[in-house]
Amino acid sequence: MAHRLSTKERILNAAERLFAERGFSETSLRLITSKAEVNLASVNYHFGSKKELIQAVLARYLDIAMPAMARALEAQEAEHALTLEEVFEAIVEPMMSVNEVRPNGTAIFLQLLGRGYIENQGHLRWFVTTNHGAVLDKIVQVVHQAAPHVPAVEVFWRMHFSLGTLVFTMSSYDALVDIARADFIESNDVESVLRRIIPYVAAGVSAPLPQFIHGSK
Amino acid sequence: MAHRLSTKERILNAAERLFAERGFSETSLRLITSKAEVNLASVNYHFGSKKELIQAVLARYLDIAMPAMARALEAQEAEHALTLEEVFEAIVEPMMSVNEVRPNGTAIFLQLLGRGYIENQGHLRWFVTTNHGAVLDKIVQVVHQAAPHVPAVEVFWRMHFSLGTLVFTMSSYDALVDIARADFIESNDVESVLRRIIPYVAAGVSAPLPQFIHGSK
DNA sequence: GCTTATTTTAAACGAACGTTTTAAATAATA
DNA sequence: TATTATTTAAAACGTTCGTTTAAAATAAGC
Repeated sequence: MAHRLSTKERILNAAERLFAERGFSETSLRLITSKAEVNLASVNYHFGSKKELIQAVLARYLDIAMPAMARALEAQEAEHALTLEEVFEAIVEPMMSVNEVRPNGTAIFLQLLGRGYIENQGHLRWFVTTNHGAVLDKIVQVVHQAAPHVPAVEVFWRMHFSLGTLVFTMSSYDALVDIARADFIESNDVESVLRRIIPYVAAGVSAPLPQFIHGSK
Repeated sequence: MAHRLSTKERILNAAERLFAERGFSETSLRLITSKAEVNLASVNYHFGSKKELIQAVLARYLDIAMPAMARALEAQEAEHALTLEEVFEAIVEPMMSVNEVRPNGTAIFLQLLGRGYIENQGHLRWFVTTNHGAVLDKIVQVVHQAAPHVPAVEVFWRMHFSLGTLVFTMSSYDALVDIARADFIESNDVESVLRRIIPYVAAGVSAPLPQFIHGSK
């Protein structure tokens, strides 16, 4: 007979889906444990607290996606100088690879990331940057190399603009494809949306500087 | 002696600040009423429910900003054909004007908008689109005119990308200026950030199309 | 197989939440 | 000023939440 997943895994699987859909504080442990078909107290037994469960859910994705990104960037970097599009392609590819290890993984991962950044000020931000700050710095550095005419200050801002595009789009992904479907728009799967974002953010990052930047030092 | 604001206004003023900072569901009525120095029950007396208070807070901004945007777009449109930058300038200007009627109004407004879009799926989205859908359509239409080489489908997506950039940036505005200040970045006021966004989204909206678009009809 | 460690279960805890109720205070009206 | 309507006030309501407890069930080790 088929092996039933461990309680820990059942909780993580149910939690990540609900967290991505409804947000962290809108998702109760009772809802998670009922969907996972495990006892309520098992969350605190296996993870300690809800906050630690949230971090465990996110860590499961970060530990896959971030090293994959680092490898992809280094592989590209070794061969030749990168264009901005290539840099963002190298970022999207490992994100899509998460889709293979877990059904709908890419969308869930990005939605979780967005929720974490907007909802719970600080605590998750700290968790991400302290555990994967090196990769994040690497990304900024490679982007800066691919767009050398853009000052570092402006790269900083524009990378956050791009992150906003990414996580907001994925956070409202379900609503967007509903509207898009009503307007007979095709190819609305996650990968297509991500590939739509690439030229947008690439053009944005390398855009001409606003005038008021020239005036200041 | 100075006139004390009405209970209704005191609630709205306290609520909008806390909602923008902490999100809707993370802000209790008890916290709002204690900051506003009014009785807890007065929220339900004056607004009916927390949900209706949220809508009232948002409506106070939407009723100012959205008509102002419509007027600004029409005024520009009457004179000459618009470039994308001019379109976005015409959108930013009325947003900044909110800053004069209420201290820090622009940041609060955009943060509320972002919270509303991401946090509470649907219910606020419906509130915005049914009350100000005409202006939103107008914006998309004018943007499409200013970037006629971009298919309507792509304009749809890219306007949502731009909205994501806008609201995500303002939602994490406080955290961003903290990081930016640590890196000796100047001119981090709300208007400067908005003016940084304009060339970014303008370039993004008019970016060359991704290859896979050409293959489909 | 017996003992120990680990995991699951049911029940309850205390705190915080939005909301309602009822009475007191204030304002408006005549 | 007397009466009515409006607003404020304090207290409690019923729910839901994350968490804890203590016993039952299962697994592991010898």
